[in-house]
Amino acid sequence: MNLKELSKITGVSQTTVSRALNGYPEVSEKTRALVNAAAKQYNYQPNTKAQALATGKSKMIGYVLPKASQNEMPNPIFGDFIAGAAQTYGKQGYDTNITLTDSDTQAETYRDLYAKGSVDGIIMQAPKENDERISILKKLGLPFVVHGRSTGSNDYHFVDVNNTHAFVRATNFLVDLGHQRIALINGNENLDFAIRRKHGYLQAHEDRGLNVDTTIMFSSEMTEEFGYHTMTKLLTMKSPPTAALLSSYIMAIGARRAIGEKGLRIGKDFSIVIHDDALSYLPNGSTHPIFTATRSSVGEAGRLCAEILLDAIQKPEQQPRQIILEAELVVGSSTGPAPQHD
Amino acid sequence: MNLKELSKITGVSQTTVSRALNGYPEVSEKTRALVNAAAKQYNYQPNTKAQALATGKSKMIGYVLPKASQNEMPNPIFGDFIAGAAQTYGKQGYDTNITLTDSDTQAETYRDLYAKGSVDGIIMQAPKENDERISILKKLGLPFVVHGRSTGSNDYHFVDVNNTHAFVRATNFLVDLGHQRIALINGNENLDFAIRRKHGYLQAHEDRGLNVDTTIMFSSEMTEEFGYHTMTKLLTMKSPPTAALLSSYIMAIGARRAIGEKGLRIGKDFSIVIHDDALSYLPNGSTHPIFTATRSSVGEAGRLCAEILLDAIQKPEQQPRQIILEAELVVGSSTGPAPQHD
DNA sequence: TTGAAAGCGGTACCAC
DNA sequence: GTGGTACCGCTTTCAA
Repeated sequence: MNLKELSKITGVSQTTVSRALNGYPEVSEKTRALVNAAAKQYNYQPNTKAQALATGKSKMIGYVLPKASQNEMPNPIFGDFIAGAAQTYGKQGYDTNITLTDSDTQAETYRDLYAKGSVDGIIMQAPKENDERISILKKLGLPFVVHGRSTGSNDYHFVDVNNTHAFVRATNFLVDLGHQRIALINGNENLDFAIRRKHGYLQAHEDRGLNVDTTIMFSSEMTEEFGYHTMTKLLTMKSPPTAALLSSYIMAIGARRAIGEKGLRIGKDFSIVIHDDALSYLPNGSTHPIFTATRSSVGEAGRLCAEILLDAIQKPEQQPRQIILEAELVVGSSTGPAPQHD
Repeated sequence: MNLKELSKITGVSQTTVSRALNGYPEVSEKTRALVNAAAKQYNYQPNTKAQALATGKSKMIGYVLPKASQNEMPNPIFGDFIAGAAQTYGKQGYDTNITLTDSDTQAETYRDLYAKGSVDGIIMQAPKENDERISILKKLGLPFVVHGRSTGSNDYHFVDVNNTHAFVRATNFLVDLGHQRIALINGNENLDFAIRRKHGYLQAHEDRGLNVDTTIMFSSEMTEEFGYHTMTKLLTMKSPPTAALLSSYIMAIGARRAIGEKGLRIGKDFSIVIHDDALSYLPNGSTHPIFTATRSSVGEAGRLCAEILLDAIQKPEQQPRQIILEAELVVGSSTGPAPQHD
């Protein structure tokens, strides 16, 4: 069913049908009723391509994912994020377009996306330090919002979690319990969020007058395997740490396993604090009983990004909107006072 | 940059430019070279909307996700699956369109997607038993491939894992080790795969002449929490099982925690076998050291679905292609002989 | 081998 | 209020 057919059926012109359906005020009530009825009866849906071509807006939001997304972004993040953005998009009739690309072709992909007119705006994820994608998008004039931040430039929309502060707080939390040697098991430090987390960890050490020991700081892909091996390594050191900060839930699983294998009890002999933005696999709102986590919702970030992006698309040339969410600290039983030695 | 401009620049007609770019044979080599050079110079990319409108093909594959996707499909699955489908789509110039919808509006969403001409084909996920979406898609004549199967109808393309057989094997594996009471911790049994897994579990019991005890069979959302509570419940029974089959990795994490809290050693006092299709967060190809898992790759399924779908789009009216992948059995250390009693 | 022109299905301007 | 028509950018038929 298309406009022409509908026009034939209703006996009014295509123009009027279009106007009636799009809510233009100058259409008489009688005509509008007639047209609406017919549209409903024949389940008329405007062809998106034609609409896009005529209006110049595609009503699509683009996400560019690296094919090796495993390395660049933990999958659960993506699902949560998209789900959060959903309601905002849906309300305004936007859809999501996902393009997969090789990590080293991202720049081209953005250019092509723009040239092909496939999307009205872009959500950029997993920024690195000084991420080149930002300058490319700015140059293209394609509206975009970054989930996260990229140290280096400043004038763009973003929604981020306060990673630095979260790790300052988490570190202090452990220091307050008497821990002096706190390990850091971090994500890959070419990603901006990991850099900030490390900064927070370091800053808290400085604030509290604690020495930093780089031999108990690790960073890599956030896998269970890495968590396991790192924790094993830590616990076999001559003077092992008494606590650890972990940058992801999945790594913490491995770490917990390693701790258990060494015969240590979590929260008694060894304390851990976990930060993870995507905890959707845990029941909503429940406090996970065995660990302390600084929690925040990626879903919330998704919603905010979507809102800002649609805004930016509709009225460009705005001041950059920059939102920094504070992580939520959920206290469970995986932390305890530092064990007494000597 | 568009065709008209390019035509002006090169001095040949729009038609010829189009033909040259699309590889039509009747274009002279000289003209083609000229056009190609100009296209490259100005980074010409055909406008997808216009192309879609003119050809009637959108070059888009649709995925419809329920907004509450948390409940319907574990997020990691989706990421892995998409990543797998990527290379196939990419090669043929297809993009991915994601529409989010309320679970109870899926039918409408398919209709609208069709009416709006947004997609050329659809990948359907997480089928239930007798899933109504299948008949809707068939009625619409929109090409589709199901990831999974839906007992009830038979004439459609699908790619599935042999869930039944995987659970037969997993059960036998434990029985061979001497286990007689094996718990089943399954996903929600309105989903087709969970039904099949249960069937496999039951069938193996029958084959081996073992009694089935429905009080050690559980099914629900596949969360860590559910795994934890269920395992806790199991271990406090008067005559607890000595082993369990777990339908997802994330549930197993909770179960492992419960086992640990009871002071039992995994693989010694209690054995577990895990089945999970999406294990991308574990290092590629490595054997997870603490459990036995029947592994299979969702990525592979994604690739296959994509291939079949593109095929179906290009030459409709084919025999349904139905692929059933065998799960891979990876043996780790979380299983051991049944402990001796009496 | 090339070009003119008619559509694809809408939107929006202009005239009535 | 309503209708005619040009146009969005591309493909495709037909004629030259």
